[in-house]
Amino acid sequence: MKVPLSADDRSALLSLPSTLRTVEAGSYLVRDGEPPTTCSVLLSGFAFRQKLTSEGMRQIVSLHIPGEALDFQNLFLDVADHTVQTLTRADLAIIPRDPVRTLARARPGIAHALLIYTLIEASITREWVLNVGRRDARARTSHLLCEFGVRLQAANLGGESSYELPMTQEQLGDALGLTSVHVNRTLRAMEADGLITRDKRRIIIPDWKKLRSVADFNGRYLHLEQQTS
Amino acid sequence: MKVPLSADDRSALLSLPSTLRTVEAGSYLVRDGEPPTTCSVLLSGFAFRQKLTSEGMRQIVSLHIPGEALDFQNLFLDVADHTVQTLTRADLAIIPRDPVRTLARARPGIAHALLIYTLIEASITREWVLNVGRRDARARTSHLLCEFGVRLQAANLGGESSYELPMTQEQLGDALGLTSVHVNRTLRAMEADGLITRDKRRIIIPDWKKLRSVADFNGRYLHLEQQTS
DNA sequence: CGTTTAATTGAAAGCAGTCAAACTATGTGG
DNA sequence: CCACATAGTTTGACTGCTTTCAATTAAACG
Repeated sequence: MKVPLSADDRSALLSLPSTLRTVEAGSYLVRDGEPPTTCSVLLSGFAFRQKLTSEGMRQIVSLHIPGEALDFQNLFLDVADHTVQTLTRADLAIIPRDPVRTLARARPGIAHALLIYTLIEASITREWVLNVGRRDARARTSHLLCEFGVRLQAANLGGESSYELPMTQEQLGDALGLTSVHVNRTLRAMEADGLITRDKRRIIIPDWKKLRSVADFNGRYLHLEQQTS
Repeated sequence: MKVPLSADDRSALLSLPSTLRTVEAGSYLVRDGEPPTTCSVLLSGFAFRQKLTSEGMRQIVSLHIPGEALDFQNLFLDVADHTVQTLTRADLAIIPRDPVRTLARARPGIAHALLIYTLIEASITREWVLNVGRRDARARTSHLLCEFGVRLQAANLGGESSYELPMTQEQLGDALGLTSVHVNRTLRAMEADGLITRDKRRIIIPDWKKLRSVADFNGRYLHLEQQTS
């Protein structure tokens, strides 16, 4: 996700006090209901946002790849409305919340960049609603695979057509609004139909156009070549 | 949705050139795939955002009540990633896009307010994902009814426990990821169980706590008493 | 009033969920 | 290096919530 930033603003951002930290898979970065205190960026590894129903059902509402910021969503809100957790072991750059807030309120360029970043995340979440609400299991699963591939590629983290998907089928189910059992059956059926190949957690996409078509995937909502404007 | 704004910023916003316009129910304010050109605020009436699958299935991804801004989501993005349409006849304040953008980039306070506004909308969309992905038809429907009531009340537009829901069952289905037939059955069953009463499009909630419990509703995600901070 | 749109209802089919068990991979301690 | 523990994947049988298809009734509109 690229967001425009002037040289000035960029250096101001980079001069903020940050701490590097490595955390294990499954670490909580923000907990639903608690006040967020930091602002972290994923340097390596993967993360996700989730919400729970009172009955304990989980819904993953977004996935995050290296390079993405995890806490802008809570930066200016008093209480976190969702939980953020790492999917894998991850390296984080952690910045205290206040300096970021101060900077954002002093520099229009920073606030503007944050805004665009947030707008793009919002767009991705809207597509997520469409995916969960209106596509069947196969299209839904395919769509997630397409999006993940495209985002990885856009971030220069691998190919569209072959990548490591760092999620259990349980987690996939929680992201797709399906049960892990059904995710399993869907993946196997897709494999049997030659839509994908799997090797452990690696997903190989032999025919990108075919998967894209099954997924009803159009990456426009990712706003990848967003202008500075 | 209240967003903090200094007196200065407020007057700057209000001094932007705006046009008043009344549009019919079903009017398109933004079309998916087209470049947005204006920035409008709902003065009266209701609106919604929607996306379509290539097979023509519709998913409504948010609802909007009087007082809410409809185009911030596209203000800084080149191409709209979803469609915005009115649910009812509506009065709009329409501001050309560029002055808003200029203002947002000149005044940190404005950009900051836009950011908070967007963050709250994003939070609501995340809850929408949870609702569609992990709740059954009854809880899902109840949840929408709770949210709508609370938002209306917060905006001083009526009571939590009785209000006009300006949607057909078809639209409700599209918002909930259900068919209109099943929405109908669900509403009738809820009515039969005393969870709600209906009179035309009016929803009456005799026991708010009960509905809230069925809906698994906790309004925290609405961030209604967000601090200025 | 006739026409159109929306709400309602019934019957049947289907996609996904539930429950339970087996299997595989990975990791640990002895 | 093996036995065992644990987490994750895979399968089968069965259930059930929601959809689909079709038809009817009610409401809204000019």
